[in-house]
Amino acid sequence: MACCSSVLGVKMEPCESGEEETMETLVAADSLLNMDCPDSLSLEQHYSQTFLPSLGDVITTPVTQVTVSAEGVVGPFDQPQWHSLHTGKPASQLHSRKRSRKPRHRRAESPTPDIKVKKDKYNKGGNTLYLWQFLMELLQDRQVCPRYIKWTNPNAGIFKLVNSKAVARLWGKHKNKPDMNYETMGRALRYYYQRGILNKVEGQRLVYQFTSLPEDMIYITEGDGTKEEEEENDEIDDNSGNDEGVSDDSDDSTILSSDQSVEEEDSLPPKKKTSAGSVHTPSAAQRSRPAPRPSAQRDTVLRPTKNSLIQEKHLPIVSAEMLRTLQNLQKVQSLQPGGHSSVFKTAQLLGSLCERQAAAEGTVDSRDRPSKSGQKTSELETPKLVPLTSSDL
DNA sequence: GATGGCCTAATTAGGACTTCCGGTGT
DNA sequence: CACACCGGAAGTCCTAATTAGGCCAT
Repeated sequence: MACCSSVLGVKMEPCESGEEETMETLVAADSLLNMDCPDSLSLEQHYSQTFLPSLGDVITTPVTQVTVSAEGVVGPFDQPQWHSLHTGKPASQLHSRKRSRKPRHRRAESPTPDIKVKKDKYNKGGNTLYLWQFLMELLQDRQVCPRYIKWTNPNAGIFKLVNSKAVARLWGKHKNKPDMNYETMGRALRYYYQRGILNKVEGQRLVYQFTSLPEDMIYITEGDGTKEEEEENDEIDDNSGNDEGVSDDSDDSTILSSDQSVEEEDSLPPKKKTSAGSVHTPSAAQRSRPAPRPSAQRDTVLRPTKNSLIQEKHLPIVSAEMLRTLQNLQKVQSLQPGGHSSVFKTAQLLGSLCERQAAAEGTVDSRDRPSKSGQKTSELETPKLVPLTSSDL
């Protein structure tokens, strides 16, 4: 795949939206399921690019850890964009050391789901993408959403593993665990119950619920294939819960066959469900929680409407992962740049990056560009460039 | 030679899974 | 019967935090 075709990554290279590009993308999409073929484009390759945004072309400064752990601002908590009721652990767990070491700072737990971008996460090939992040990425990728994973109630953070095996294999590819299956992945998901990252939606198989969501999540709903994500504010349609109860559990075995191409997968009848099929963010009025799950350990707290560091219009040019990184920056907005230079550097770099690109491409209005039947994600299809100035950060 | 600063490799602790298992429910 | 789902237990892997040691300048 062309290096610029990262699904969720920032597409910065000049990309003529011609047919070559389209074909490449389609081929890439077709290769999604051909995971057993080491020579062909694999999903892992795809997502290596997807989740490790190819910002290296432009951003050479490593994205240093956003978590500000010094003097009070410890860990990703109190982050406005994320709402987590994650409870801290007893202080007794904070240290158990031999010798006479100084008590080490408690290592920040998995961002729950507060994003903590680990140092050089994207630059050293680290595979430190958490499972929940992985799922969120999938949910923002039109190549797999809604085919393999989809929102059933985006407003409540409820999603369904339409093809649990495929998702598990994707995860296994990502983690370099060829034997990964849904059983194993499901165990990891179940651990998320305890940590308050996920809830299980009772009575519905393969349906889970994020207890919190990022501010500017890209929501791809069914039938979203041909629609660009744009004019979000005008498109906040009310399809919340429309998919609730959908049980098209298509555990197709094609994903397991190395010989079968994506053609079969693609030949699956497109699900025509109720949702209008658009990328959208739920309106504030929709952000009510469904009936609480009795066994849920904590309530889902859904995100507020505004105060977003990057608004959805920026999304096409900022990968979801980077987006969350930037969202995290908001937390340290009030901090002095001198004390957190890397954070501000990154922010400013991104800002200048966007500005430069916007200047270079002028007023690119990609919303008129026809999309290719949902094979490409919004980032690819809409390199809509909205200058992200440092003031935004 | 003593001291301090910087850098790097090694060590350690702990988080995030992964694997296995036995069991229940649909 | 297959599959989803559950949770305990033990293990692996990875990474951040910390330490130790070497080098250099003063």
